[in-house]
Amino acid sequence: MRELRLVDRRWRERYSVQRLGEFVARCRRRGIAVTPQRLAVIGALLASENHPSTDEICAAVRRRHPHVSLATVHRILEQFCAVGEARKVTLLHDVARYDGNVEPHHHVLCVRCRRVHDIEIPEVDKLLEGTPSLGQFALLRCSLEIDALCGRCQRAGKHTNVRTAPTVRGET
Amino acid sequence: MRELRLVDRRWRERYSVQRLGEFVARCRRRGIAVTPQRLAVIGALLASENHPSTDEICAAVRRRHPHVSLATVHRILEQFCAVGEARKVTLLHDVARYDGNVEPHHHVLCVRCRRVHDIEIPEVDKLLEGTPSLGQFALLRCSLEIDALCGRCQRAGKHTNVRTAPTVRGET
DNA sequence: CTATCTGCAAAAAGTTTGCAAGTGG
DNA sequence: CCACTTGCAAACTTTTTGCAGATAG
Repeated sequence: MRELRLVDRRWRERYSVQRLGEFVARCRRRGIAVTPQRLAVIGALLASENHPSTDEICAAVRRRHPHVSLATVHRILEQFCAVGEARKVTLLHDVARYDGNVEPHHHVLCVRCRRVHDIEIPEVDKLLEGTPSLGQFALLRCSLEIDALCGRCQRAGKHTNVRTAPTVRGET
Repeated sequence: MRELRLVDRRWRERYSVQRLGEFVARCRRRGIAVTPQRLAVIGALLASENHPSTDEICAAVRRRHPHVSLATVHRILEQFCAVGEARKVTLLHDVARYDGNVEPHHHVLCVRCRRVHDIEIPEVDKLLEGTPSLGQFALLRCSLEIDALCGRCQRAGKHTNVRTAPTVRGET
């Protein structure tokens, strides 16, 4: 586990150029229209090094297309995630959730019903022990999020669209 | 990396009892008042296996104290996190954020200004290769979030209270 | 007794949606 | 042309805040 290294700017730049180059082709293939708005959004997203929020993307886009609406940016970003053109960093984003377990541990998350289960992985905890800092960052702690499908949701298939856990409120 | 194992119910129960037992003492030591609301919130939090939202905690609390306000539950939970009595699972929660890099990678997050930097850790990517499922969960992918302090925020100290990144909008 | 805490209601902040008008292919 | 997109404004959802009254220590 030596050699932790931040992804550097150069790599990101090359990556962006490449992704941008094939963007139109991928859209055509998937049958989604190539609009100026979408081009501007993917451009801003790839140009940013800061994992931007909808607001930030919108601000960047508006420098060239001042008329673009925030709602549109929301729609486009969610669509991009749906077709694998982007990734939402904040998966469990809609509501704040808390954990009474303050020991170091990690999480298995059902991406469909959003239930979260604790898991211990000492190997991962040890990962940072020899690495107090990384580039400009002083490391504090880490937490592995494992995206998964829980048993219930595997059986349920893709029909039912659940955004909130099949509330088992009796349990708390 | 054999032996991935979910934290089991038994462990959680023992842990809860222990934490609950020392809760009052810890509050006294920290000089924060022990109110029925706080006792109810810590109780509900520790009893839940589901990493509950404010709403869920509030619902649980209200079964015994029907008058308790949602705003109070919010305040209490945030305070618990501040004093290490709980942990917010959804750290980057306030706004949705997107990433144009769809390759497998991980994130270093400044807990103060909330800037996020990409990092590649193949060891972690490999972690799940031999483990297609865990208990009831079918594993899909994983992402390590490393909490850190960026250079700027280390220098800035704790005075200035930043919740949003020191916006470098020129960059996008 | 007093600094802290809580409930309520109103304000903020972020996201989603309905609909009429616009446009890519 | 026409189905898909977009802008706008309104609706929603979640979280925060101001303030008067309650309460822990």
